[in-house]
Amino acid sequence: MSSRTAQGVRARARMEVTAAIKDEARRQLAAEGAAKLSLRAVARELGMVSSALYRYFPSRDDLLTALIIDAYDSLGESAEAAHAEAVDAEPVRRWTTVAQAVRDWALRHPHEYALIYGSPVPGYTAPDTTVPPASRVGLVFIGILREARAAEGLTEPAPLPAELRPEAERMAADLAPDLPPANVAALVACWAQLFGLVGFELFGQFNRVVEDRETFFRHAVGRLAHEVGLVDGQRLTDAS
Amino acid sequence: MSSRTAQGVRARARMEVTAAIKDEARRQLAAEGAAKLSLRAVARELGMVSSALYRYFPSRDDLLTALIIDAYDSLGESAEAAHAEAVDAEPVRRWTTVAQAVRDWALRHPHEYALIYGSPVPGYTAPDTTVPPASRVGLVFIGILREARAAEGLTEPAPLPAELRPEAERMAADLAPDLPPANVAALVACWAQLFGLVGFELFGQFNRVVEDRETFFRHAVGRLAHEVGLVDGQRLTDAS
DNA sequence: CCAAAGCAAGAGCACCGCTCTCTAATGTGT
DNA sequence: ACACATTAGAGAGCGGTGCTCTTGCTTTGG
Repeated sequence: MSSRTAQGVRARARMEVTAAIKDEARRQLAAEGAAKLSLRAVARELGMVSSALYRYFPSRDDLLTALIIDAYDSLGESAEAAHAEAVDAEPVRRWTTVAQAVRDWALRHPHEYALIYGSPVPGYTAPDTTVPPASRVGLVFIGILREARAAEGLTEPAPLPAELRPEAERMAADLAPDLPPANVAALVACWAQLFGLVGFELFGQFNRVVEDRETFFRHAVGRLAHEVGLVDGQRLTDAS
Repeated sequence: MSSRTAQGVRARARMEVTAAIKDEARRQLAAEGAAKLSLRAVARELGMVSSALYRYFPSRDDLLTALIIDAYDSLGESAEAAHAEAVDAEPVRRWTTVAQAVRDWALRHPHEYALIYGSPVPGYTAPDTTVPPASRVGLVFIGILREARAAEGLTEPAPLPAELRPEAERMAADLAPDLPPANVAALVACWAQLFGLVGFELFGQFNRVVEDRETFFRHAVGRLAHEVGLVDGQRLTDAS
C-alpha cells in the first residue's frame, strides 16, 4: 500500500506541477499573447529555475501545444454547453445559440482564440492529439443538422454541381454518412465562414466597418443557418 | 544642381537600403514565418551590423508593419489585376475570379497571409497607414456589386430585419451609398466569410476534412456570390 | 570651408530557449 | 531494511534576440 501511495504521491505531485505550469502559462498567454509567453517567466513566477521546467515540457512549443489542446477543449465545452441548454429550441435557434457561444468564447479569450484559429504557422502540422479536441465544435454542428433532419427540419440545398459531387460524398461518408452530401458540404463551408466572421471581428478587420457587431453577427449567422439547410422557425412550427 | 543631385543621392541611397532591408526581411518571412524574423539576421545577411538597421526602422514591429502594408498592397494588386482581366465577364464570374485570386495569392504567400489575416494580436491596433492598402480587396468587391447593379444584375436579398437596418444603413453610407443597404451588409458578411474559407484551408483546419479544395472553394464562393445578390449567369444573360 | 546632420560600428544590457552537469531526494526490488 | 535506480531541482553556460548608447567617419548644406 505504502508503495502504491508513494507512487500515487509522486504521480500526483507531477500532475500538480504540470497543472501549475499550464495555469501560469495560460495567465501569461491571456495577458500578453503567445509571442510573449516565456518559459523563464513562467518558471520565475512559480519560484523554480527555468531548467527545472524542462522536466515537464520538453520545449516551449510543447507547452504551447498543451495550451492549444486546452483551448480547443475549452471552446468545445462552451459550444457543447450552449447546445445542451438550447436542446428544446428549434434547430435554427440551436445553431445560432452555438454560434454565439463560439463568438462569446472568442471575445472572452482572444489570445487563446488567436492561438488555435490564428496562424498555426504554415509548415507546422498539429500533432494528432489536437484533432479530437479541435473537432468538438464541428461535431456539435453536425449533431444539430442530424437532429433537424430527424425532426424534418432540414432541407436539401440546391443540387450539387457534378464536379463537387465526389468530394461532397467523400466528406459526407467521413463526417456524417447519415446526412445528405449537399448538406454536409454546405455545413463545412458555413463552419469555415462562421470562423471567418469571428476572426474578422476579433482581429480588427471590422474596425472601421462594422459597429453593432452583436447584431451583425446574429444576422449573418442566421443566413448561414439557412444556407446549411435549416428551415427557419415559422416553417418548422408548421411542419411539426 | 550638384546639391540637388547630392541630396537625391543620399535620399536614393536611403531608399535603396530601406528596400534591401525589406526585401531580405520578406525573404526571411517567406522562408521561416513572422516569429522567426530577426533584425540581427537581416542585418547579418546584408553585411551590416544590427544597430545600423535602427536608422531605417525604429523597431522590429515597425519593420513588420512595413511588411504588412506591402502584403496588403500585393494582395490588393492581385485582386485588382484579376478583376481587370475579368472585366468582360458577368458579375458572378468576376466575383469568383477575384475570390480565386485572393485564394491563389494566399497559397502562394502563406506567411504573408498569416501576417495580415492571422493574429494581429488583440491589443495591437494597426496604424492608420495600413487602412488604405487593407481596403483594396474590399473595394474591388464593392466595385463588382456596383457594376452589377448598373447592369441590373444585382438582386436585393431578403428584407433586413428591423434590428439590423440602422447598422446596414450606416455601413452602406460609409462604404457604398449608391448600393442598397441589404446588399452592403451581405457583402461585408461574405467578405469576412470568404477569408474564413481561405484561412481554414491555409491554416490546416481542412486537413482531414476537405480534399479537393480547389473545387470546394469554387463552389462555396459561388454560393457567396448568390448570397451577396449577384444573379447567376443564365439570368443575367436573359436580362441583358 | 566648416558646422551640422546622417550613418555605420562596437560594446553592452537584459532577456530568451535550451543543454549539461551535479546534488539531493524519492521510490523500488531484493 | 538497505542498496540501487530513478527523478526533481539547481546552477552555470552557450548562442541567440531586441534595443540603447557612445564613438568616430562621411556626406551635406550654408
